[in-house]
Amino acid sequence: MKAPGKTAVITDPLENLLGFELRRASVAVMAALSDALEPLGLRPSEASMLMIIGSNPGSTQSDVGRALRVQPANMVPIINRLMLTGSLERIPTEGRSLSLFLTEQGRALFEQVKDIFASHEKRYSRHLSDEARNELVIALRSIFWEACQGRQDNRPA
Amino acid sequence: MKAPGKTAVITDPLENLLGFELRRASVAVMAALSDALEPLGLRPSEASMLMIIGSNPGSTQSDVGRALRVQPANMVPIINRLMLTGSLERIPTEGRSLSLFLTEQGRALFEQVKDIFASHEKRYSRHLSDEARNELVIALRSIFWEACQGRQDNRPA
DNA sequence: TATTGTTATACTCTATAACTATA
DNA sequence: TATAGTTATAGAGTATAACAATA
Repeated sequence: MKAPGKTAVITDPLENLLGFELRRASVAVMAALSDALEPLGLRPSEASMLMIIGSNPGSTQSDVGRALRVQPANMVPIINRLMLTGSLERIPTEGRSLSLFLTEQGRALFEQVKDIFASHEKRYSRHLSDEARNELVIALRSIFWEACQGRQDNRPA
Repeated sequence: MKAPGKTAVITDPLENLLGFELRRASVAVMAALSDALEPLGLRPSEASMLMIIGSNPGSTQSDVGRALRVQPANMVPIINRLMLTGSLERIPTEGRSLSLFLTEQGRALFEQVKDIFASHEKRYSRHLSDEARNELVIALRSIFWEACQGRQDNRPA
């Protein structure tokens, strides 16, 4: 039997690859965010909706979807859940468009979500200078853009 | 009706948040990688396995899982698919451990995957100086570490 | 008993195609 | 016809719990 604790250390050709480090960090951050939102009964996607709608009352479902790059079909169950929990109301406007507004309960959640997002931001910026943080965001955007080139979907707005 | 092309530009409180930019970049990069691997009939997770096993012939399934932070239960279908396509062989060693080796076909795939990974890396580094790229990797690791603090799973090795 | 692998299952996010409703 | 929204469905990744096999 292998000696306990003697787990083989193996060469990792992925370590140091931007794509891998990016994904690993992203998954960990989303998991942590998910934990933080759990007491509110919200998933990250729902919390993001609240952020957008709270900051842009009356925007339509498709506006919000575009902002978050969530496809129309995938907006439906997210919006539905926010409706069911009484955080959101939809008001038909022009065409088939639905304007979205937070209810009073939704606004209360929104305030809590804002705090959680802010504290997460602070947490991940902890080891970064303002300048480093800024460069990081710029680098992430350029990578996003680069990755979208030559693809149909997920294109920058 | 809303004028065509006049999609509302809305305030995006998530823009500039590390977590959001991180996730957005990660999703786009994975989608692009997925496209690039499609001609080989591989998914990103399978390609990553090939990378690890190709670089570490004979490592066990749990070694590989640890390296990629893939849970044991989730290794099974990935390894199975690589076995079915004849890219991989498993040889029992000690205990229940299975040592993994690439077949000749697996090694051929491995070479192609290496090229694809390298060209992606090059692509995403295109707008970054060596120094900026280095700082980016360091920042991503520190974010990963930070996000893992206070969580049971996904912990750094 | 500890480690390794397996099965089954569920949840989240993403994607597509086909449909309805409104102008 | 173009836009907005919906339904249904599929796929990929991740997580857990419970189990079997080996030392």
